[in-house]
Amino acid sequence: LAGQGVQRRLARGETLVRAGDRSAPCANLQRGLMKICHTTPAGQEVIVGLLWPGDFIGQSLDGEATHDVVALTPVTLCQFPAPVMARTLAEQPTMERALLTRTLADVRQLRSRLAQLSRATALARVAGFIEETARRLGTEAAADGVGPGMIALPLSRGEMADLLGLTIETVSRQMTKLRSAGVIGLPGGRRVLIRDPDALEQAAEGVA
Amino acid sequence: LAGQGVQRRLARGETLVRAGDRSAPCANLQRGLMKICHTTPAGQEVIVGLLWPGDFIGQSLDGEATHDVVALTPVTLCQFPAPVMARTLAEQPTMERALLTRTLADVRQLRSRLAQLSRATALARVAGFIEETARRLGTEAAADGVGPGMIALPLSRGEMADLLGLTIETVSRQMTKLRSAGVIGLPGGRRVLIRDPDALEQAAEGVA
DNA sequence: CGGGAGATTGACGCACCTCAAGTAAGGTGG
DNA sequence: CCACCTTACTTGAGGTGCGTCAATCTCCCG
Repeated sequence: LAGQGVQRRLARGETLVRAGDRSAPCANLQRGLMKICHTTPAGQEVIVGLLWPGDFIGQSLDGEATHDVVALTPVTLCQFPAPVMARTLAEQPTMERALLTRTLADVRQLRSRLAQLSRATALARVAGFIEETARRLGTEAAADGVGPGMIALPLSRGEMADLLGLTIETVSRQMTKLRSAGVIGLPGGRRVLIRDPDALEQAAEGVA
Repeated sequence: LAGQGVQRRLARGETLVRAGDRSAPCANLQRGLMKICHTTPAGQEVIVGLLWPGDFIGQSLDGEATHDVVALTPVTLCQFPAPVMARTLAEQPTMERALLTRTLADVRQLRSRLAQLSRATALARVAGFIEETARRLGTEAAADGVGPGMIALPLSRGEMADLLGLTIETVSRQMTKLRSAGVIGLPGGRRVLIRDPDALEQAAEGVA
């Protein structure tokens, strides 16, 4: 399948899929980070999911796309037109099974996020996001020229707010609160130093 | 596939799948309503999805179940052991494709719910739920011995609260508010009369 | 008719949003 | 290289929507 694809790069802010597109392309995200988002009639944006390297894009093989997919950082991906994708899937049962497995995992993850969003406090959401980001960045962290326990958040405060269902101000306040409590350090420039992973986990679990 | 399945009935409150189960069964829901839910360590329950007649149960072909599946009403379903399901899928590409399509639809729906939950007010959530329920019950409504525009909510106030991420009291207050505004009628016993569908839609959209 | 679960209503507090000002960081032109 | 401007972030004060606690009411179902 990789042979059928076209290598492509997107700059920060570029849109790969727009809500309402028919036969939107599919792609494998190789480097960078993207957001799946929905803009309300009122112009407010909600981020319903993030895409990390290795993730597959193209939840709309059938029908039209319901969400935008936008690059949050410079991105490289391997893109396939929807028809090619459909044909390949039909011919390669292994591929289809793999995609099904992945999609089922997505469903489970979305349900977890739903459970989180419906009850968690602002502090728990922010702490959970930092934790999750640290886990996903993992070994890459060092690549950003940051030390152990240090990560570079790929999202602005505003994007974090859209993702967590909060306002910019509240996100900022919770970050400050975690810093004051000695749980994290904020050396500036979107970097976060995780001083006390256990306390961070506690905060994410909702233990005030 | 239907031939391989076993017809089964569950009473209200019975559990089909428990979180942590390995090789949980798959099933087709034929009559009744079920909930997919998660109980937090603190004992609070969050409903992450509802299952209506025609829906497929078994988002955990691989790995272990992450959520409980419980009957909200008396239920009849056609159940298959996970191994049978796996074998059938492997042998019947059409079936696998159908399941993939369904699962992708689930993903889209979950994302919509996520967008809704992250920003909507209590009134919008309640109004949206009534609207959605009315749509899904659709023609069945008449079967419950209720007139035009009348539906019988399949959930208690507490279950609605768990689903919408609110408390019982808040759900109750929003229902009262909609009644006072002349949008709905509450003749008692979980029944809801939709007096002004347009106003209900407006409320669901967040128009105060 | 009585008991009990579910639903409604009220009073009150707190977490988060809104509005607004101030501060730090990054990029551009002189 | 520095002044300037823009954008992002922080911090503060005040209002509000929803949660919490508690009392009352309604509807079943025996």
